[in-house]
Amino acid sequence: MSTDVDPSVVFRRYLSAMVIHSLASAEAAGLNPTDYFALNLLDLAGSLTSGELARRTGLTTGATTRLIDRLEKGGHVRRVLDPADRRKVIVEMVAAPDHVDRAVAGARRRLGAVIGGYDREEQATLFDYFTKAAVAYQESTDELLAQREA
Amino acid sequence: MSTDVDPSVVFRRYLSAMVIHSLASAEAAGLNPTDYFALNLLDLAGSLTSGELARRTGLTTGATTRLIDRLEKGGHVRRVLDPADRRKVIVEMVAAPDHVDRAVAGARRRLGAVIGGYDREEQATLFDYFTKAAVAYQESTDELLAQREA
DNA sequence: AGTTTTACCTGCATCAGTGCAGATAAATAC
DNA sequence: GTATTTATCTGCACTGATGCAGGTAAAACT
Repeated sequence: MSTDVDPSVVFRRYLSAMVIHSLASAEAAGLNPTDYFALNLLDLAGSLTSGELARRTGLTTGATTRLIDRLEKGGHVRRVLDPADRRKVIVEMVAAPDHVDRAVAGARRRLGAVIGGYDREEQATLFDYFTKAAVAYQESTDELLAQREA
Repeated sequence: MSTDVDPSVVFRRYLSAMVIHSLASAEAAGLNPTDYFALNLLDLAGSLTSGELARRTGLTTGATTRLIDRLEKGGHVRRVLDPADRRKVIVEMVAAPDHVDRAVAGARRRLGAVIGGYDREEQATLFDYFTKAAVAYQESTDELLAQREA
């Protein structure tokens, strides 16, 4: 079995499998990649204004308006007026619609089982990694964003 | 600081950050999401026939031909004739073009630093997780695929 | 050998997401 | 209080990815 213990290969497979599943589940949930991307931005940030969303997606403000329209129509977000600046539109996530839950249910179940198979100490290591890796990804993304703007 | 130790929140953030970075780096590398998705399928499988690629992406064979055209033109894959069945076209990945490397360089560096910060035993735990999680994602993806076909 | 099926490719039409330019409304500067 | 800037929205046109129908070539079946 598994003669393949090269760490970089293991890691690449893991990444690819994750990416594939992400996009496949997005599609299963009826989301196009842009909308899925935006939803992840919102999930991470909590909420964003229309303009911030435009900046981070790289879309024009016009295209972003339509993006928000689609997400709102699909029940993923809602528009909230900023009380402090009434020109602004704050985009807030709402609870994920059923069809999204269904699309990711299988992965959630299986991953839960995998993680549940580790002892307390190992789980602590994993979650420490998740936390640090998230930061690493965010910094890397910001770097790409800065390059795009330059 | 971090009053937030809820594991599911940590994990969601990690996932979102990863997804965002994936899509952002794909875009930085000049890849549309579909092409990026296909490239990940190929990375995971090693190589696929045109038909298999069509099935897994959910595209028609016609659209898949154009997809392969784009990937070939971008220097990401090459077409190889199957010696056993000359109707078939095997799509093989070639070394990633420079612009892709550049797009993911920041993340690779940062993640390398994160992983390098763990001791040998912790790293073993992480890689064990990567291996098992990859399987979990693949199974979940196959499940979604089966549902789509049903 | 002839027929059917399989695998991929090509021409044409469509459509969804997008950019762009201009409109509106609110905040800020003068 | 008027002018300027900022934030979002709308109308219109475009483009590129996609589906569909038909075409070619090879394999499999009879």
